Amino acid sequence: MPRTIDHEERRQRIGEAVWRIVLREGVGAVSLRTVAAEAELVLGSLRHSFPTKDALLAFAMELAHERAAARVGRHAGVRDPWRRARAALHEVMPLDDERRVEMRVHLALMAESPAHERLAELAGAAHDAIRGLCLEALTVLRDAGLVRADLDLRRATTTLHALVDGLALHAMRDPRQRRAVVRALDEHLSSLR
Amino acid sequence: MPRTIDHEERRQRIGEAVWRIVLREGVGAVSLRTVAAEAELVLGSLRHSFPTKDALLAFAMELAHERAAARVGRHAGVRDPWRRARAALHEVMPLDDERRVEMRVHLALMAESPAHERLAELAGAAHDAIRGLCLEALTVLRDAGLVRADLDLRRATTTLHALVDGLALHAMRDPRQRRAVVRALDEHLSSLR
DNA sequence: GCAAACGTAGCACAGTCGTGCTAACGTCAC
DNA sequence: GTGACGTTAGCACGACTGTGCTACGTTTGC
Repeated sequence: MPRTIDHEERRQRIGEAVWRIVLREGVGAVSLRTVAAEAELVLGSLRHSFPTKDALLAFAMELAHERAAARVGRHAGVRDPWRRARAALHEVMPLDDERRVEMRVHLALMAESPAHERLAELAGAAHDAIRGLCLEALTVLRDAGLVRADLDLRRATTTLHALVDGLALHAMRDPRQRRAVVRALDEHLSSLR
Repeated sequence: MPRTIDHEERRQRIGEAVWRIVLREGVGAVSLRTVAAEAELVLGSLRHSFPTKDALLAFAMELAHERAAARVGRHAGVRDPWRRARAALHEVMPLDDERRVEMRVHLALMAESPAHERLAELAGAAHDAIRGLCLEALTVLRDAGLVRADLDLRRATTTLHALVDGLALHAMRDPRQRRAVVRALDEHLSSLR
């Protein structure tokens, strides 16, 4: 066998190279060659991990979702319902640069989804996951008596989900809005008492 | 002089051709040649109206914003404050196919803005315009006594703006959500009484 | 009729793209 | 050592890109 290479680690490094290009120059600048250069790889090596561009783009989006999902999962053990709900929702909003990159990549690749069916699937799955997160947060809060017991969970989820996505959009656009975004979310959750 | 051509009308026709391509195949498929074909023009003619690709993309985004702004302006005369606020906000949400295209184009070109400074400017202006719309709606409602007089307008605007953008995102993704989106907005505005 | 002006058509160039393909390299099992 | 094979390197092709540029038609004012 040849020199032992950690494929998964390399794939992630390549995925992050895609992110950086998307962030810095837009999706239009993503090509196998520019990504290879960004990851300090030769075209041949890159294509060993990702034979086609479609596979590369899909993985870059998947990676962003996985990272976010992993962060959300890390708060599963938090006891206090209020803190748990807040922490989970904060993880899908671009409150630091890491999350900001994920958000931009998600949006940029979503815009390309008409051309790449897999991207549309992934974007849909992410949408559903975030909606699920909102529903779960509201359920937890209701069971803990922290929001009105007669709250229509379905409708409240629709609103919370839209608010989270909208606030995320604004925090992505302007990092200075981060504190205002957190406050707006807190106010909304409080208003459901 | 040669045959008389309505330039503005032609530019708009070309802009709409860009929209259709963005919608159908993503921004990545937008090139001077594909746009010319979509607008049933020859490359040379297209380039008479838009010499460079940057100019073309910027105009396509501008056109979407202008159309939306024009629709919003059409409700300026509505007397009933509640109806006027609702109508204005509805115009920036993709509640029909026309508005849906505008929204997709806006998002797709926003994703390209790292590469094209002008697109970032336009996206920023649109963002501010929608925020202004939200603030105005809330002001009108407050002056009419339809929302709490002690409402913190700044904060309420942040929340309303995020909600509108988030709901817009969801209506764009899935047109079946349109009614739920309208209802969620109504519920939110009602909750400010 | 003539010339000027405007619009259309399209060639040409240098560059980049995705991808098929082959050749060399490095490391392990035996 | 020797063979096997995962990995790296990179050439080559046809297609497509944005843009500079020229030539041609067509219509108008005189």
